[in-house]
Amino acid sequence: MIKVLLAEDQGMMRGALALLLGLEEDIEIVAQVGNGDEILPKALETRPDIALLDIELPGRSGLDAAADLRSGLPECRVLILTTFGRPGYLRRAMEAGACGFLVKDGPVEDLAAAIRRVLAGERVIDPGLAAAALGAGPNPLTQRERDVLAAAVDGATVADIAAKVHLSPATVRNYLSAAIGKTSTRNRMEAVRAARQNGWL
Amino acid sequence: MIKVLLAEDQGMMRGALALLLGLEEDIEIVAQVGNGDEILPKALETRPDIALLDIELPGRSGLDAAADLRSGLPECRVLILTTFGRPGYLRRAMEAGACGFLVKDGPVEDLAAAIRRVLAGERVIDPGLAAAALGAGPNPLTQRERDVLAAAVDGATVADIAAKVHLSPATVRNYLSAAIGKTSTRNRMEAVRAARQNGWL
DNA sequence: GGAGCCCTGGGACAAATGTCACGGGTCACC
DNA sequence: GGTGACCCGTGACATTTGTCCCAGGGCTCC
Repeated sequence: MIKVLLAEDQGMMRGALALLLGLEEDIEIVAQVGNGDEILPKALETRPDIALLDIELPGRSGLDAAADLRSGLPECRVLILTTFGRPGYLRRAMEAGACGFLVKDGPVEDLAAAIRRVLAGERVIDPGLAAAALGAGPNPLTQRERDVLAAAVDGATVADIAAKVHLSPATVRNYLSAAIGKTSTRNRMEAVRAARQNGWL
Repeated sequence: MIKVLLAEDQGMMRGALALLLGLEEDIEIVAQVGNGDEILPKALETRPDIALLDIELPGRSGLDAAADLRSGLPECRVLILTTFGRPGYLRRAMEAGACGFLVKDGPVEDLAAAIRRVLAGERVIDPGLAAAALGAGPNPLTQRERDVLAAAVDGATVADIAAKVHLSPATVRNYLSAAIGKTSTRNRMEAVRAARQNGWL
């Protein structure tokens, strides 16, 4: 019997997947959580064989949680299940020790199959994505550039960003300019868009 | 037997919901589509009693499709099922003739129940959302202001927008300024954010 | 001890952006 | 016929934004 932990924020998706996997005779859902912070505690409590994690969760992200599990419960495999097939997500998932990476676009039948293959020791990766991940180079952005860019979402002004990151406005503009250059875009919004697209956050 | 058409772009979600609803003994999925443009043709072909529509679909949006069904297949009820509980979405769904509005956050059990209640002639609306919809006033934006704002997503420059909407750059800036004023925001990005939040698009 | 990178700031400048006041046009409504 | 919406455009203006210089301090690696 394969014990599964399921982390997914959309209630309907979570419920549907749980019911679905429950129908498989060799799979048992031992825990369901809708928040990233609950993943590690629940896993320690229920000792699943595999954790099925969404990336974009309230609280701790699925990628962070994957790293937590790696150190806190190493025998538990991690399978990332996400809406967005961004190359950088895949890269970061692998670095965090995930054994598989599926996008939610695919057919449901893939899911149970992927779980069994991961448990068998295989690595399961969406094939189209693997190619894209190899195409996109490594993250060219510096730590501070990422911070500033992340603070620039939804139209914050330079002053807003400076306050949020505790930097001088002049410095913020320098970082923004650098990020815009490195992403080869024309303004901050395009830069955040490009950075998110590649999973550079 | 209740005949259901299911429109949802995420393959996994679509498959899971279909399987789930198929387990109910009084429900039958007669069509599944992942694209808004296929909704009306498929509905005319399979004559469902109720259409379960996501809003954000490739091609025609679920709200547009709801209006199509209203005129093309009036006996088919429409139940909107969406990720985003934006007040304006609810308003527009009702104007398009939808009989129900559910958010994907809720438990799966609600879904089959909602389908039956809609078929019984009831209107099913997420209760929290109904209050929010009454709170947010009607759309203050003019047609052109909406166009310009919609073209301003993801960091397009004024020249870009002008080209996309076939207007003079100066005029675009005027509309942008008006939209910013009406949304009481500070720049275009905050304006599009606010407008989308309220479903003013 | 360099060389190189990142972090942090500043100043100066061109370009883009947001605001305002002002034209003229159509159309509906009273 | 007048009033008031919305449409489309211009010109002028202050502010913000993006770019390019510069400089110092920290850090690692050779």
